[in-house]
Amino acid sequence: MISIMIADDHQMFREGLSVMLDSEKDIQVIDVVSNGKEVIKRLGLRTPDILLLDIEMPLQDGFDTLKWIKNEKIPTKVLALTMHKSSEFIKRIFMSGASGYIQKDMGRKELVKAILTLYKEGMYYTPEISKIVMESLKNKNQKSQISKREKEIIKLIADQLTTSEIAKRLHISPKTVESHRQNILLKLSLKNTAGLVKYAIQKGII
Amino acid sequence: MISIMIADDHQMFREGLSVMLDSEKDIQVIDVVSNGKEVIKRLGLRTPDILLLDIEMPLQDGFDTLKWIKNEKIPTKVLALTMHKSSEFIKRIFMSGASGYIQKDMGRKELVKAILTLYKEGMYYTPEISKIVMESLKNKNQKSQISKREKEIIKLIADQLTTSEIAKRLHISPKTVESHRQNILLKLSLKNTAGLVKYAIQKGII
DNA sequence: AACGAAATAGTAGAAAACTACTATTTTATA
DNA sequence: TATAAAATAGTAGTTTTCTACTATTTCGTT
Repeated sequence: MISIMIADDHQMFREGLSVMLDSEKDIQVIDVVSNGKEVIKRLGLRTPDILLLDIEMPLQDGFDTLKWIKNEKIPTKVLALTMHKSSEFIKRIFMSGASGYIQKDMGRKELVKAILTLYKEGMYYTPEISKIVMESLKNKNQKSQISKREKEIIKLIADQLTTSEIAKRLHISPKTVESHRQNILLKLSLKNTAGLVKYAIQKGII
Repeated sequence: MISIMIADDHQMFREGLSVMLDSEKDIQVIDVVSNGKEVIKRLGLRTPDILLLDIEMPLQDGFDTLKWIKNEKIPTKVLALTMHKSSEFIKRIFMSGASGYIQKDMGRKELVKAILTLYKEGMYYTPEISKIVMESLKNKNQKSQISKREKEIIKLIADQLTTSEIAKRLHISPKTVESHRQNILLKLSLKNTAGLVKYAIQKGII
């Protein structure tokens, strides 16, 4: 019997999943929570074999939760659930300590297979996922991480502030803001503000 | 016994929902599909009492599907499922012919209640929803609808095309594109491209 | 303490976006 | 078939963003 904890911010999703998995003979759902903070609270009480963890959650997202689990050396294996499949996202998930990754739009069969594989072999990923990761490693320039300050500026840009308005708000020179703006576009291989805002929203930076 | 069809693009979600609802004594899930086109195909064969329709779907979204059902005078009542709760979105859903609206992050109890209420009374919405709609009607200037062409242009802007590139793509004058751009900003009370892209993504225009 | 990354700030010029108008043609529909 | 909304296109000037550089200071990590 494999014990499972489910963490997802959408009640309908986590309840549906819970009922579905409980009807599997080898699986028992022992806990269902709605955010990362709760995961941490519950993991202090009992440690399931596997945690199905939605990455995009309010209060405390999946990445922070993963890091905490890694730090505390909790033996629970984490199967990350998400809708994204960008290489950045996937790499971040595994680097944060997940043992498996599955997209939310996979079906019951795949999910059960993922859980069983993860339980038996300690790891789960599809060939597609490993391909994405490998290829991204190949043509990697390493330095594509967006800094804290850059994120701050991205948010203000998306809030419709101009360069000079941002400068005033942050008490820095407009030239500095301009430098950040250019660095961001360069790092993310974007052409303009429109692309920047789209990227930022879709990757969850904002 | 209430017969239900489920339409959602995420396999895991629709399967979980299906198992969950099937375990309810008054409910029977008779069909589960993944996009709007399939809904139309299946509704030609049999008409469930209620269709649980995800609004954000690829191929053909919920709005188009709703309009089709309305046009064809199919007796199936539609309960719209979505994560958004902007007044624009909700109004659009009901105007397109939905008989009920429920957020995806509601729980099993609420969902079952919504289905039963919709079946018995032909309509379902929470007081919160009606409040949002009513208040938006109050301070409404009516003319804030984005046209088809404007949407087309918004999409191209978000794809990082410049005004002149858009003009070439659509075989119109750059001045026309510029006019559209200005009209869009005016209609939506936005200040610049950044705000436009953010708005468009968050309201589901893109 | 040394290193690299991040944050800061500058010059200068080109390109694009924005403001503020007017005005004609096309299209949908009451 | 009027009428309104949408799509088209223009002039003219301003502001903002983008490109392409260089360069110093601050900060976190090894």
